[in-house]
Amino acid sequence: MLRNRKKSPDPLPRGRRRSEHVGQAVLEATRALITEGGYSAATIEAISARSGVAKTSIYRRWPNRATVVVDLLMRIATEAVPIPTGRDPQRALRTEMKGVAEVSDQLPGQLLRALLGEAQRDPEVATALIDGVFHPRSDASSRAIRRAQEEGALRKDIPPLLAVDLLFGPIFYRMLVRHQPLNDAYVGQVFKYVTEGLKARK
Amino acid sequence: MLRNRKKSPDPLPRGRRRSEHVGQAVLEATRALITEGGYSAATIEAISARSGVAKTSIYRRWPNRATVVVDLLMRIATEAVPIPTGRDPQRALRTEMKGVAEVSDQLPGQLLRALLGEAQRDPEVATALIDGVFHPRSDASSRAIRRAQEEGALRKDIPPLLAVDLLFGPIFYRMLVRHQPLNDAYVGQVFKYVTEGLKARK
Amino acid sequence: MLRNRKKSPDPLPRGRRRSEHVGQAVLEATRALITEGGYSAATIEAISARSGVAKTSIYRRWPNRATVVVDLLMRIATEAVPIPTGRDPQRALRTEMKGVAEVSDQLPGQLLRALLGEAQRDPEVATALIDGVFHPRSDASSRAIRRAQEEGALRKDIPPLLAVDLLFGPIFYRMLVRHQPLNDAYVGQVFKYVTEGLKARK
Amino acid sequence: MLRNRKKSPDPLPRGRRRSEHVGQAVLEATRALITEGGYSAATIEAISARSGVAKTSIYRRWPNRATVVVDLLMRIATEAVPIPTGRDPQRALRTEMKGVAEVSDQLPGQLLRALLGEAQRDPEVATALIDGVFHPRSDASSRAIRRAQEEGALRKDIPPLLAVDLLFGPIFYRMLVRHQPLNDAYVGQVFKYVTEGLKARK
DNA sequence: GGCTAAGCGAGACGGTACGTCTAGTCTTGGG
DNA sequence: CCCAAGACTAGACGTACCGTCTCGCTTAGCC
Repeated sequence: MLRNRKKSPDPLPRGRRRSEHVGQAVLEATRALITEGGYSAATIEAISARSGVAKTSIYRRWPNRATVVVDLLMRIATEAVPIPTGRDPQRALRTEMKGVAEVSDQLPGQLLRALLGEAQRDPEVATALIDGVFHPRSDASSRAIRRAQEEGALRKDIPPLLAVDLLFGPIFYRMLVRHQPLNDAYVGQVFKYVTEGLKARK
Repeated sequence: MLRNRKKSPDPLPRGRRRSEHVGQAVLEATRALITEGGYSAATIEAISARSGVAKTSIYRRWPNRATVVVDLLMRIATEAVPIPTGRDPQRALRTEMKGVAEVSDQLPGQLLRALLGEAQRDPEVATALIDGVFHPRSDASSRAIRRAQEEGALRKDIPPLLAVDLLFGPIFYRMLVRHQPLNDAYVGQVFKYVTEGLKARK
Repeated sequence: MLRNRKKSPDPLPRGRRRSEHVGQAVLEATRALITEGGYSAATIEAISARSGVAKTSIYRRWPNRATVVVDLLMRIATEAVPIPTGRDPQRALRTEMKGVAEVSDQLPGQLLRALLGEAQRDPEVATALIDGVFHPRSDASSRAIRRAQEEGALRKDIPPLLAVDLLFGPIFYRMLVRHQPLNDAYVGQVFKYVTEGLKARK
Repeated sequence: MLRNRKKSPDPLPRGRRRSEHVGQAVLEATRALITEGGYSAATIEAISARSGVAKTSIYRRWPNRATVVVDLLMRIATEAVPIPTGRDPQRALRTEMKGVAEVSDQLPGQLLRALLGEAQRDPEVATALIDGVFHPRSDASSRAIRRAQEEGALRKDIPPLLAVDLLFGPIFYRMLVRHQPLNDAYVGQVFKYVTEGLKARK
């Protein structure tokens, strides 16, 4: 029978199983430490002490502290700002933009800023960050824009990914570079002026 | 009488004068180290070794290594991308945008990314970065936009600083977050679509 | 009742039998590792990797790595320097002394030196070493001396074990402390002067 | 003037002077730790914690912990068992032998045993141990024997260094290998029988 | 033939210490 | 007072082994 064919891609797990507890305890400790003392407080040493998990065990799963934080960010990002899935694409875009703005001065924003610095030194962190956090989200936004184009709401001659840059770029710019607060009003303005254009109408 | 009293607000300079050489040697060594090995290679220890300037002397002038790099960035930024001063405000804006894009994968872009991470931990770095690098430039851009509004080229109901965000945000987003290359074509598209707007015309 | 017959002190072996292979593979791997990289190369981890025997299985048989090495030493010692069993006691003593000297810069000597350090920290190692290696040999030597005394070749007022110290002490001193080469000539001199005495004859 | 010529092999010390305190504190902490918990308790980490001296500072002076302990041994050895300097060479030898025996189960003996194991792995430790501790002492003993030979007390056909082996070998053998207590009586017997010889007189 | 031990390979885990690195401060001597 | 040199405290880094612990599987005697 075709259906019977065992593919078994993972050869079969040998040895002791990894304890769920370790992963959870480490991420939770990391979260707490960063909340209290910022990214620089989340040293592997401190995470180990706080979580009760041995340093060795941490290094068995993550190659360095940056990846621990990327891992954490991945989880809390989807949790704090779920990717919108409504039918109305324009609404979905604004929801996503507002979500990003809202968490910009909370833990996710904090992690993001710190990791972007790390990403510059360590390309693996950059890749992890892009693949784990940004890709999924901008993919979704990109699809929303395509739908809006098909519905006739947005012009069709612009590549969706570029449109994503135009909508989200200003928000991240304010957050990462200017270090200025973001609120719904700002997001609303960005949305309005990007869609309407800056040019004066005669 | 006796002491040849100087009125000058700096009380009166005693002892050996500061050598000009020190400042230059430090910044040059920093530049070289970052070019070769990235931001993380520019440790104070390495800068000291390379420049022949004692650590003590470095710390006498800069409080920590981030500020050395900010100092360096300030200098090379204005050098690499002079603030445009033409009469045509729209041309000035595009020139500035292109300039930023051009250096994004060179030393200034590298420094910027690294410093933004540092800025998150250390508010002084953030302030130095904003005041020393971003403020002057976005001020100039802001003035250009105001002039374009007065000339009737851009709509008048948008705050100039917000317009700066819309134009430069996407560029920095691509550079800092996406880590994707920037070129003139991209900049041209951003300018075009931001001024024309994303909405479909009927 | 048959069942009641409790002759055997070892209750009765249940479960899977211990594989001979394990013991051999471990000792052989240990021997190879020490030959290549000295005592410190023979970590349990390395022995396990090299022999293909799981760490668990090693610890099931030996309480720690020192005892593995003592075990190894015991085997190769009797193999490399068989305890002499001739009729002439003085010849037996000299043969034994020469044997010890010969292997002093080979594997047995190497193990011995390393284990003596270990023995100082861990009394169990000390006991194992003494009981497993030294006791059997010095017992034999002691008996040889007693026979020589009975034959009238050696003076009778000296305790045989002390005589063993006098004969073998210098050899081990050279080997363990001085780290100087040993050869037959040296051994011959020791034998000669210890038996004849250092005092000047008038 | 010839006398004025400055050779100055050490060019002249620049920078901050090494603090005497560091060396003392480290050695004292090492001594205390070994006294309390044996050689294995004297980890660099523990020494640092106990002495209040930073690990970095320790590693600046000693390449590893074994050399710290060798250094310590060198000092306490000469302190605990001063090299005898009397006129009577035979008395000097016996004093030295008794001294060695006396400290064999005290700190110096403990250090010695541990370091001999270390010396087998690390040739630098071996060299340090021989040059710093054994050479000076056996040199002195060797000279004493030569004087005894000149005085006609000991036979002249034996190389002094070999005689040293014969006298001290048994003592170290008992201490290092047998791990048996040493006392004056034992030392006396060794001296007596080595000088008189084992052979039966007719 | 099914039950119950024990042996075994694999590998996760909590620990301890290692030796290195960098930061930033302090001390010394000379200009 | 500046400067170069370098000792110093402090603390994280990532690595290497240790000895213990689960796993799933194999191998045997026993009822």
